[in-house]
Amino acid sequence: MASSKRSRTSTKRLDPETRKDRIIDVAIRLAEEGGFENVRQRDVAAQAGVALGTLYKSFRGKEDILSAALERETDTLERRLEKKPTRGDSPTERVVSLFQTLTRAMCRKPNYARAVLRAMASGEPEVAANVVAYQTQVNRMIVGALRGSEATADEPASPDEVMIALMLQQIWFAALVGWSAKLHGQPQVVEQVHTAARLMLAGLAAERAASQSK
Amino acid sequence: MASSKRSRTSTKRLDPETRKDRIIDVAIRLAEEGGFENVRQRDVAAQAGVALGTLYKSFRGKEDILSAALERETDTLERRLEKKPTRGDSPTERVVSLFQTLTRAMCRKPNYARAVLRAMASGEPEVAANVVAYQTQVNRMIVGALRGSEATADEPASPDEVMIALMLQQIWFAALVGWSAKLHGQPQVVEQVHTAARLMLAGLAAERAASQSK
DNA sequence: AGGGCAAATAGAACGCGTTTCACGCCTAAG
DNA sequence: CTTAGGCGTGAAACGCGTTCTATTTGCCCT
Repeated sequence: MASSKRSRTSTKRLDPETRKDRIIDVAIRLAEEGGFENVRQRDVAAQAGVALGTLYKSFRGKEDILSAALERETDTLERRLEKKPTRGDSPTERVVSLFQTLTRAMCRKPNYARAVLRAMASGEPEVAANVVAYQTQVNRMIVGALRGSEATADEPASPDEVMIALMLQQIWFAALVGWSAKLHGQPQVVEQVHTAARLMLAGLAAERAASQSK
Repeated sequence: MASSKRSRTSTKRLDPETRKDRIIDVAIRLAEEGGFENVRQRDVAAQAGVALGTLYKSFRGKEDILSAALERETDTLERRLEKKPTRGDSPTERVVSLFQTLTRAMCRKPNYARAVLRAMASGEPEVAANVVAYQTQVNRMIVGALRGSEATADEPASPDEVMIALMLQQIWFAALVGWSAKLHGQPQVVEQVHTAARLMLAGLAAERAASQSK
């Protein structure tokens, strides 16, 4: 195991960031192996090589770890998408393609995804910050997909864009919760987002046309 | 099979339905007093006047109780709405008015609402049936609001209606989760549903117009 | 080298969800 | 009236999240 721990000039003490990352790694593995209830804090601490109390100094609870995990993984996904932007001729196509990628990423590790969803939906204010951070990440990606390869995301995102992005995220989240409860499968999740995107973008266009012709 | 339980008016033994209802009553009260974690199964059992084991014979867990509570309350709300159908000139107005009512009903008891949301979003298959039942209830109400006072809900609801209802419900659910995490307030919940309804209905109309003119 | 300090550790402890089990009471059948 | 069986009871037990505490460890400063 190449665990090159580095903290300044010390050989023994662990960098807090390294520690957080190792905890998240373990949590992801345990979550994928057996779902939310398989992520036992004692096990996480033990397998991450820290004491239980130390774990609770890095994270405020189980949901905190799992939502941080989603945030971290979305970070790397976003960086990967930046290099290879989503293809598609229309905003709808591009945004659906993005959500297909996101959905696939979730459904690839279903137990982990379910655990993370549960954490995000717990509604505890402890994780609210992580939820916001995640929403911001995904919003950036959605806006990037709505615009094409043009206009790198430097412009501050119009109110319409923000709104559409928010709505699509809501639909996607709710669809994932339904998927998590086994009410439907991965294709339905994408399909629901697709329908919503199609209708809302058409609605937006129609409204714009109406206000212009007036 | 639905017979031969207890037969008549006994004075001591409790009708299972009565028992369930009393448990739900207590759970609602405790939830509103202190949220999800204030609903302690031991307390629920004690205050409902049953033993813990008996409680677990009626409900499979905490989430089961809370989701059943939502189902029951929505039942009564639906009956109340049937007598006094939603007012409004356009489908959008009516459906928004319906969601305003629903949202108010939730936000009136915020701690209870948060607890219920957490239960519904837990993603445990134990509560999936309750989730489906609830969705069906709300779907009925939405379809009823989409149509006006005309055509009582006897017609089997067109695919478009079902889809729109599903989408709006998703938006509403996700918005409530955000409200639950204190990311925004009650007005934003209604506003988000309003925006979604406006856009999607406009989109639907636009699509219909496009396919006709073709 | 040694003292002081902050952080980490091991492990106990507490609360609560859930399960289990032996016992007693009520109802129904004989 | 007697008896059998099911239902509810009460309490104990188990697992896990979270907190707490006494003790140790590593680092810096003098």
